[in-house]
Amino acid sequence: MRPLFHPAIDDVRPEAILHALSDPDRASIFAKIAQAGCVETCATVSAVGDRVIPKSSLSSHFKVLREAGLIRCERHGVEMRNHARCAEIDGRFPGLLAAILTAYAARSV
Amino acid sequence: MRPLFHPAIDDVRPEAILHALSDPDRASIFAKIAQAGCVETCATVSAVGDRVIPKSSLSSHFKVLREAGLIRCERHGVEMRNHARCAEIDGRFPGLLAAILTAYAARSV
DNA sequence: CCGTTAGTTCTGAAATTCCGAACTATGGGA
DNA sequence: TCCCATAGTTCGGAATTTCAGAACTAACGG
Repeated sequence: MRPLFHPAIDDVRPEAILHALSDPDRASIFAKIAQAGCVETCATVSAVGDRVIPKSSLSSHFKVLREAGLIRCERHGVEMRNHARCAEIDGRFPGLLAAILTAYAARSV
Repeated sequence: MRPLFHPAIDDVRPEAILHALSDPDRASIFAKIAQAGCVETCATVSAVGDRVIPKSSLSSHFKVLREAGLIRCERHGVEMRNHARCAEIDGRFPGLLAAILTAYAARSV
């Protein structure tokens, strides 16, 4: 399989990040990846609350996160390894990701 | 005219804020309001770059910002006065608005 | 070569966004 | 009072985006 497209950090646009994280499911997926540093298999994150996100939706969520520049995906054998690009993004948009993840964490209280 | 609906600060959800500001036009409108403290008339913000946002689009942008809890709108005579709810939101989601506005400001470089 | 697992693409239905046209609300004259 | 101008809202249809099931592909393990 051909390598997936990832935007260079300088091509990352804030509107893409906000749009990607404005969906609670995607925000939850990203939070898990950011927290774990590296998450293998999409199935690992497919449960959100008591719902299960369908595979096809999950695939497009990952695509949105990837194209927004939030994660980096590599295929390892049959599964996918996903890394959050937190350090890169924080260099370009300081405090943005932390503030967003904190806001979501504060929400459910 | 009946008073417009504004969510209580505790009902403000982060996904609504991110969604509202994930549109560059709306983000630009909000940035102007936040910077000015208070903006009268929608026409004041209707120019974004070299484009002019149509009135009906502008109206729905204001509605999205208002319902997300980002601004407070009051009618004064024939025109509208818009205030950014920065302090309230910063109390609930610390650093969020500042990080987003800074990110947009850094983008165009 | 076959089966299994992991993920992607296709496709059509549903929801959302966009913007022009028509409408409403408020205030200022004459 | 009636009419006009201004500021903004609502309606409606076209275009775009999102969602999720079904079919497909890619990689590995016998």
